[in-house]
Amino acid sequence: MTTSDMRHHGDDPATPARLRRTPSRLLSLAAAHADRLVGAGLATADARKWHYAVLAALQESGPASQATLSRRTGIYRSDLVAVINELAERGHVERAPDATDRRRNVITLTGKGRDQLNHLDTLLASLQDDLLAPLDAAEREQLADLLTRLIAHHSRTTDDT
Amino acid sequence: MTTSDMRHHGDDPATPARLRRTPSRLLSLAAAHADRLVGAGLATADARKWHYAVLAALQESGPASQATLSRRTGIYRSDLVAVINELAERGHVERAPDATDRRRNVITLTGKGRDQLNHLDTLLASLQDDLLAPLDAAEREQLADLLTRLIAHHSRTTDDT
DNA sequence: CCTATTTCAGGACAACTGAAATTG
DNA sequence: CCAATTTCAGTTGTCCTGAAATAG
Repeated sequence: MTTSDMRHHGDDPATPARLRRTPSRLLSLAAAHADRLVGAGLATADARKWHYAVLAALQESGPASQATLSRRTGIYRSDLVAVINELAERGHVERAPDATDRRRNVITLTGKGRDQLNHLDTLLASLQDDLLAPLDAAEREQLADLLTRLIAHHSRTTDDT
Repeated sequence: MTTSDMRHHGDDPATPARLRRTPSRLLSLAAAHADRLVGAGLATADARKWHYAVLAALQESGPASQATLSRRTGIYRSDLVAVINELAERGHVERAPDATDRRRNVITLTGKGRDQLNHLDTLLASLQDDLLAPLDAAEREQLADLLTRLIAHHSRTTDDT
């Protein structure tokens, strides 16, 4: 690797002090790091994070329409179509028209999907552990708490209901 | 706004418990929130975050080549071209060939660029304050510290030097 | 001959918008 | 007639690759 190749991670020593301390930038860098780590890990199981979100939603709340899954997982209605396609191809979910409301598809978790979810659960737990390796248990709690409060505050101040 | 419109922020009440507690997901949500907030704020000053990064780098370390700026800010060499174009259009930087190494452009901060940087400094400070509104001073320190350690650990484990 | 710099062309992917078709 | 659902087409921004042109 030559010195002209882009360094994908970490700061150059001469990164401006203003940038190094900016919380929004720290969040972006940490999130990008986490996304790469989790994305690469899930890829070894032929999955993406949205697959996990949909499988978990189906297991916890039962069969649901795509619109409901979109609200529960945060996946955009447009993008959810492709996610369900991928899960259906792999036999992890089934897509069937809803008899009572024919605008809807009912998405159902299959046995194979439940197996995959179990596998992803253990895989994801170990990936989170890798991610949080530099923090002890109390610090992990702290971080989750602080992030949750940032997000919750935001939901409160932008809630349109 | 109708109930079928995508909710851009915050969780649906029925979000799977597994997702709600996943640290990598909390990081993504918090970072996305921060990006939107900062992006919208900077847009009111006709700027993007990369503009700020370049202006800050130039002010802190003086005129530099594009390759150097790329390393210092984390902007990809390809994408930096467009950023410098935009800053040059606005008169915030000047691009001149380097007499001593004619492969290089020397990018220099103009007086107008310095004014813009000062403006962005105060704007960004208030945006960070909005972002961190739910946290007190000690908690803001905590968060910055925890995130910095996550990032630092990652740089250490992926360092290719 | 090899390396560095700038630039362009573009791919992969996520977040997001708008609208059409169908149904309630 | 209005609202909800699924789907498609397409935009934007970010990260990232490859390669050409120029120069050290």
